[in-house]
Amino acid sequence: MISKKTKYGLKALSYIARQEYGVPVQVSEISTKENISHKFLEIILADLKKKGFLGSKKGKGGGYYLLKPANEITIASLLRTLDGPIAWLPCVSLNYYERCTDCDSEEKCRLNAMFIEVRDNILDIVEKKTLSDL
Amino acid sequence: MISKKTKYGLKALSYIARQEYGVPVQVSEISTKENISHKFLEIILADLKKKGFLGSKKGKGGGYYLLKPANEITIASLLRTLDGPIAWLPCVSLNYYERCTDCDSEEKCRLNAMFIEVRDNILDIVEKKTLSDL
DNA sequence: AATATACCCTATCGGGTTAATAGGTTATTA
DNA sequence: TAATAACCTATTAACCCGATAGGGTATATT
Repeated sequence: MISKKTKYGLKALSYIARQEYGVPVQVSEISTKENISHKFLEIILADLKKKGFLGSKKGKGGGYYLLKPANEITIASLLRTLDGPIAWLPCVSLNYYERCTDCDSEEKCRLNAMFIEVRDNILDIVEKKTLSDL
Repeated sequence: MISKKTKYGLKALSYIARQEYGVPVQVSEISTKENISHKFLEIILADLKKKGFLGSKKGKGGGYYLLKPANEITIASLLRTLDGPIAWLPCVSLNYYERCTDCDSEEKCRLNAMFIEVRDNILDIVEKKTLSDL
């Protein structure tokens, strides 16, 4: 399961992507249209700004806007930044790798191979899809 | 990411599956060989018993044993019982379905279709694999 | 310059889950 | 009857999740 933060983040980005490119979209507009708590959405969008996906403009007529065209933003990159690792085990993660303390070797591990297969299948989808597919 | 409970559970079941069928395996043996906390493993195996995957025998020579041959136990069923939903969103889950409160309709939802695709790809793997594949 | 707008910042919150640990009880077998 | 090993209850620290609160700051319009 992905977190609500991730779900809201994707919905909000999709909403922004559907507006005219480069024109700031207000948090309040998104929160109303997509039924997301205003304050919670503020946190999420601020996070996406910090991570380099969004730019912002303060004051009247301000809001958040995409820093790259929607078709250049992969779902995989968004999942990683909003939800963390895509892989199901740390020892199988490409971007958040961590060794298992309980295994002697990853070659001998009974789970390793299977979870690599799962990971690759998921990545095959989410690396190819972009914001403009939503 | 799957929980440690799930990881330990799969490793333990795989261990049991590798022993002679029908002969009880002690928690202490599994916990030693697989580097899992004894007490934590007790909880996990008790749970798997309650859910119908394992049988148990008390006293000397006791332990846990599989109730079905390993090749009849799908990874999907184990993931669901240990980790909960496999799908990434409740509105896309086959076994733990829940409607989204923030969406008007699932047809119009920007995320729905994509997460169905992800789900189906994952299921395609874990429904086919069984304990004997580990 | 005043005012409204809208992002920005810090902080706090209850509630829940996770991953254990501790210690005793019961059933079984040799 | 003694050893074994599952079973049961409970408690724990740490962490995360989803959300709320209350202001501060920059910008644009009038």
